[in-house]
Amino acid sequence: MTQNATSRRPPAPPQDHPTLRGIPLWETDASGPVRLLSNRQRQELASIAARVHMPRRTIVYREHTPAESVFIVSHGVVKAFRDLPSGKRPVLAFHFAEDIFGLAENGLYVNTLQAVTDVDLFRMPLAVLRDTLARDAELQLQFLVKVTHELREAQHHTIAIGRRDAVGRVASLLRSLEDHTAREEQSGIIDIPMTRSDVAGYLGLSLEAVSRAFRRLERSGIVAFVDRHRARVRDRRGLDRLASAY
Amino acid sequence: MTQNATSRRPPAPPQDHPTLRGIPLWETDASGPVRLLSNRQRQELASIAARVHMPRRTIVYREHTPAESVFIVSHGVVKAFRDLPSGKRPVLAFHFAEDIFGLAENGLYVNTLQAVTDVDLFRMPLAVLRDTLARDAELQLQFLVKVTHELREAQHHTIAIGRRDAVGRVASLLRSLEDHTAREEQSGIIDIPMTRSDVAGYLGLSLEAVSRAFRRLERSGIVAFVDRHRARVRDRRGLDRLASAY
DNA sequence: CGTAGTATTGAAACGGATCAATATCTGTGG
DNA sequence: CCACAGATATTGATCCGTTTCAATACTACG
Repeated sequence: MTQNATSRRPPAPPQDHPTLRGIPLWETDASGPVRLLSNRQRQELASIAARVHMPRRTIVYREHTPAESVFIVSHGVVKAFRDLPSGKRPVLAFHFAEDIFGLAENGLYVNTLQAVTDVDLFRMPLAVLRDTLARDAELQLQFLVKVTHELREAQHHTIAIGRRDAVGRVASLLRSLEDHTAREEQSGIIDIPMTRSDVAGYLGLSLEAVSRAFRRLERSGIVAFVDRHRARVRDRRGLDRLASAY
Repeated sequence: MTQNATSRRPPAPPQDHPTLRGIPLWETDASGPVRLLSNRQRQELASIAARVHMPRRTIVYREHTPAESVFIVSHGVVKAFRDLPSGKRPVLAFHFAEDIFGLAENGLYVNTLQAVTDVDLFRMPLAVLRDTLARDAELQLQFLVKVTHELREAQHHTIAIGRRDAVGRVASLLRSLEDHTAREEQSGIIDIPMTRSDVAGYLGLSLEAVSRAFRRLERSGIVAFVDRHRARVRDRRGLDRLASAY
């Protein structure tokens, strides 16, 4: 079911060079995320990266297993989660195109990573990447910026789930999904590639609470659902009001 | 009040060189965080860092102001928070000795940083640090490891506040505070340098809920409070059980 | 076209938020 | 050194929204 949300879109020619997206620490003219890598740097990464394709639901790697590679998303969406003793399965992050993941701890992966849609990834051996970065400080600086960007996104996530109301949390997720959708096709339609259950895991809510929150957003005329994986924004102001870190 | 928790401890000679603590991506012999910087690297940082002392409650910088410096904590605790329109003030992180903060976005700070205790900081001008890192890839790699470590801590934080029960969240905070206390003095006593209100902001709870959670921990014999800022662990197994990401 | 995974909807109960009153602590000035 | 004032924390009572449990509907895919 997640399938169609992505596969019905024009095949989005997988780029043959890795890219990274982020917001530099220092001042730039752009206000949002920018392409971090120069062409030369992209080539340098391409020379140590293998392109891999995976169908949705594929486990990229499991937590606590030896970390052999670092990944960059070329196309599609993956989720990072953990399996807790209680059976809970909190989703720590969704990674989209131009995001990086696989930064380990003590040689072991920290989270389990799974493809949410069909994905194209760049896979770089950790040891080789480390050498490359140690040799090219400018390239490494781009990685530093990217990881810092991920840190800020994690903090944004923290704020979102710190909210009390389910509708607000869902609205804030829709807003950030909108940013990712917009980069590919310009429209008032938000692509929701993950399942309700994934959303629940990400927002720290029960599946039912997510379902009800979507329902309330629809009934109050904020959004209209084309299908379970696509929503049309009908009241941008209303959505922004709900989504804004209140 | 927070004051005594730190000031009654032996003056903890402020080191004259910055240090960083974190867990490398690759395999090491240690299982926990390690000292990341070599002596040479510490000297290199020291040469571009100014030592600054601030009494508790001092605002180090405010969100949305121009980011001139990056900081490393030498001694004491600072908190990172945001002021939301609702009046809520979520605490995104506490930074302890050997932690880094001040990584900006587009030349502007993202959070407001405030001293929780009296603190000693190393302050490094962003532009100079950037040049230094661009020149010394090995040093930069340490920063990359450190920021990655902060990212993982943010994820751990996310998991903690994703829990439903107040007692569990508080227990998990006590556990991580214990790690920080232990580094300085070996004892069964946990130093809680921040206020109940800070704890509430960090855990996404109300002040009252935090107070009640502490109370329940005390009544169930898990901990005993010396004063509001120090707790003695009386049932380590019980604490671990509650704190473990359930 | 059926089946398994996914999602919706309803009813009841739990736990934290909120409101309110009181207590305790911290730092200051007499 | 003590007393006071403002900040911080505790405790109680009620309310509200989410969780949980349960039943049913939907959708994707073989």
